[in-house]
Amino acid sequence: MTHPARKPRPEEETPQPKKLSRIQVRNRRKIMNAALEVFSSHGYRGATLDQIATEAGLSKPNILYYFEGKEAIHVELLNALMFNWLAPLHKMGPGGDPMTEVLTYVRRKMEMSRQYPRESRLFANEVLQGAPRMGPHLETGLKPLFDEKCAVLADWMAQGKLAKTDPGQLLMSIWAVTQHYADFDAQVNVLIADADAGWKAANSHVDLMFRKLLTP
Amino acid sequence: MTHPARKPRPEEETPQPKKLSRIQVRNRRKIMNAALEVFSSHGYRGATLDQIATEAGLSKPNILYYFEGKEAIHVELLNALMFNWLAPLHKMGPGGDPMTEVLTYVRRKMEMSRQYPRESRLFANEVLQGAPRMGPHLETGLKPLFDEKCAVLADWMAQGKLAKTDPGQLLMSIWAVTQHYADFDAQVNVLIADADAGWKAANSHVDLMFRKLLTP
DNA sequence: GTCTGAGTTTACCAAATGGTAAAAAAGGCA
DNA sequence: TGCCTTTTTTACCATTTGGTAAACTCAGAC
Repeated sequence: MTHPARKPRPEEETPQPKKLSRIQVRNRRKIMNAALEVFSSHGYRGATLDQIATEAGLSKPNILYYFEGKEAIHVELLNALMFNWLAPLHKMGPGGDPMTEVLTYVRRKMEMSRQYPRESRLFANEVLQGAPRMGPHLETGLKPLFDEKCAVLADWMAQGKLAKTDPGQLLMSIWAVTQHYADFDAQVNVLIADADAGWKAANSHVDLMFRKLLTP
Repeated sequence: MTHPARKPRPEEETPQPKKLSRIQVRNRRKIMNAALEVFSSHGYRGATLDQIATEAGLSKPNILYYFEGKEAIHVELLNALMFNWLAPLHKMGPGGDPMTEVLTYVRRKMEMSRQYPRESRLFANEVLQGAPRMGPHLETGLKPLFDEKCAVLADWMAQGKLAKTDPGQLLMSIWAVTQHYADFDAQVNVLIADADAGWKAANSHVDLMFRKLLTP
């Protein structure tokens, strides 16, 4: 069989039974993990299958037994991480105090930047270069969520619960500031001597910044 | 002669007479321009000498007549652009109203993002991947300037001219927000329908954000 | 046990890519 | 014009890299 990897993949349009063997689950996870490491630190073109294979502890042809090719790995990685990456934004919504909701979102984004900097850099790399393998995701995944949350924010502002400002710009500035700490880590580390103290300062700073901006 | 490019380059430690012929000036400029275009949109490893050569309207060996290699082009590009990129920060200093000084800096950074998005993405690409070819520049170029301006900001805050906040965090958040519009252009364009209106909104938003943050 | 298919490895290949040698062409100047 | 230097092109090369073929190994069902 030339490409047996076709068969065991259930999550396509045809609802094939999900017969992922233990070995497949384990190795696919290993590959995803290695790919995240390599793609996030070198970008798509800078990453090589050999690097991913070494990082995963597998051979290159073995990698290609599980995935159709380099691009397929990258795309699947983006797909798999997109949901988790947007989870904090999903959680922000009516049902709580507006200011608390927004500041909680900001804090969660900061935690994501600290705990999952590779994910942040993966997306940053991709978007920086024009999002060539993520175009559809931006349109169908991010855009609707963005619009929905803009509406929520606009509503809060109309009710006088938050100071009036452009909701879209607000969201983008939250992303910019919070993800900066992960994406520009190399620069931050040069400028801020004590990483731990710097992180605490960063948290206070972004909290203060958005609190002041949104206090009516 | 194997590498005649050694001779006509004056800006090394030895202060050789700068005998750059018209042709050299013109072609080196063409190459720098092309390299900026290609490196900024594909990253270092994603860029190829062939792409740069095509973009510059020269042949690949001809490129290598003027520069020692791919890496030399990249490094020289970073060197050449660093100064201009930091110019707005140099201008921010005592001698004006503190709030105006900071907000002017913010506005200038926004203008840079709009007018020179390639420069922004070039640096972003480099830093994202750990600044492997820019380490010294961060230490010797950026760090001192950063510390100097932090001191200026701290002084203004101590005088009560600006609200107290961490000066370093302030500077980094200014960079994050302003450069975001250039670096994440592909994403911004998906989320914001009208680019022109979006740009105006962005300018108002960042002005308001930092004004509120810094108002004592 | 043994037989079948899933999983892995060895040995490759073709294209892309950074770089070089050397000849040819183009300037520039007496 | 003739002569020397600078610039450009043509024809290569070695390495890297994504990917494949086919042999081989191993796990589990019977």
